[in-house]
Amino acid sequence: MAFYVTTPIYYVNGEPHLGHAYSTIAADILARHHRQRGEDVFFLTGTDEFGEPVAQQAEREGVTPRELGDRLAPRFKEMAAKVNASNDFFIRTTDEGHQRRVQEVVQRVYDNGHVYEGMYEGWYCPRCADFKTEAEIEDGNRCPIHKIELTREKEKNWFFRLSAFQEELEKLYAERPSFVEPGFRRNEALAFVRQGLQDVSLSRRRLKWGVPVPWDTDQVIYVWFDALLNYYTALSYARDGEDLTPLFWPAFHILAKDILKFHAVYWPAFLMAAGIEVPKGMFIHGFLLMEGHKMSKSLGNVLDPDQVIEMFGADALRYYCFREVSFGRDGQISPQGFEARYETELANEYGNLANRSLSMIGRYRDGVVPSADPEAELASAFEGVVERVRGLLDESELTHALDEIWKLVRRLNQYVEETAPWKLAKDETDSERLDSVLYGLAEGLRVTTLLLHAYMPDTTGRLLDALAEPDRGLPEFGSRGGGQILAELDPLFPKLQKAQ
RNA sequence: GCCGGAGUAGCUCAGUCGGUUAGAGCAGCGGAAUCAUAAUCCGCGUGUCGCAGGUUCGAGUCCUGCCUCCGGCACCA
Repeated sequence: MAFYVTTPIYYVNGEPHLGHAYSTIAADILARHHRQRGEDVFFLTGTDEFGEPVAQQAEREGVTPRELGDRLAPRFKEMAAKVNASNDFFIRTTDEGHQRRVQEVVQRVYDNGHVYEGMYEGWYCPRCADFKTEAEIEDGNRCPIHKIELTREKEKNWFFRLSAFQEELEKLYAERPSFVEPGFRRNEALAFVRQGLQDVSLSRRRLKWGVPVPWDTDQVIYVWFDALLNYYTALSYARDGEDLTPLFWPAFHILAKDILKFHAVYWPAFLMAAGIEVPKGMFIHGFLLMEGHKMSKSLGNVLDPDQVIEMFGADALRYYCFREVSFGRDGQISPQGFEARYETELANEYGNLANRSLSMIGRYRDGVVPSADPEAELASAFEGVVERVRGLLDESELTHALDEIWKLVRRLNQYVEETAPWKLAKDETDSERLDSVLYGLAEGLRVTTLLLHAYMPDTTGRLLDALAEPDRGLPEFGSRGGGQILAELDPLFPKLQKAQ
């Protein structure tokens, strides 16, 4: 089995923020989970560097677009590393390998007769060197950036015959209901297609910052087509001298709702036109909202992932994002909420569960997990849980899967109270029961922790080491006997000093 | 305007094919315990299930109308 998951490629007209990290973490959790299943996984992220907005941002900063990309791409690369993303490659659309492959695919679409020359007419800003949409034009027919008056211009463009794919797209949605998830996003895409599709321009003549159209080098490919193709092109050159496409294509995409249309409509149509298999599917997530607003620089409500990671660690951030907000929907986040979940759930419930379990095995059994059978009462709480989590993650239900796992954490704390090992330890006749209880705790903790491993790779790794569990695959409750010698473990989620 | 979704406990939400006293987490109040990062566990809810009708033996769950909010509606990263 192979699993290929992608994040959107991030646009280099600004610094990375939590919104980018969110998509990356989501894809990473899926990638790690599929590796736990023993599958061949390829996980891609990267940067989108062509197009008008980058050219403009570069102009504002007095640098070339290339220089802007060279400065910002490493920032996004660092961000991926900081959130502990296990991506197998980092693509930049300025890569030679990408550009070459884009030209090949676009040429194929052209050869297949899905491209024609047309006239694009619209409001043009000479400073931007591009056309403006009706929505962006400011009062007085002015450019929103340069504030100068726009002129009505025409330009010869190459157009992609998107309209020809309406029927095929409808068929795709009908035959593969999970192609776009969650379902309400699929409905949006479907409604959009049913209204009728208009051809879209595939190239820009006046803009120079892009991949040249192979049969007409006076023009560059419209940034969206070059950008989407990253998912396909990366496989062809990510490994020197090896084409991974046959192994990993088609991809599964993670993206936010603002780019649904491009991914759910343009993208599969374009692939069909090129004669390439459409993606396996895609999951569209919502926005993380701070104080009710989308995070944006202009609103000044950006939650800086660097800061959060420095204080709480990457795992805590990874956990919080998918615990607090139901994945797929918009949701509120806040520093207060973050601290509350860190303290009550990570430190008190989970961290302390690990601590007390290890401590009791240390105290009552010299740090060796007893060889015993778990009590049925505890075992039943774990019945079928791995399958449920797998099933939920197959549907990218990151939050629901985490809910399911967290019930185990709570069940284990309950179990400790119910069985009160400290009482059992006082009476020699309860020795056998105590073995059973302590074994159950160690085993339950192991299973729970392996399930959490995709979400919080670092801390769970530390705990698994302490549990003397070398394996990182998906577990089964009761599959491991006792006898392991436990190691010392520092608190997984130390409480912060209360700030004054 | 058109299409779609949502309106359930103070807050965030779950309620599958209509069926027993409508649930969870958080917050709040009370209690137990001491293995543990003073961490945990137990108990406590008089909710017009947006409003008004209707179908049904029976509706949060289906139908109609209305109110409120949100999203999508073509080239916007």
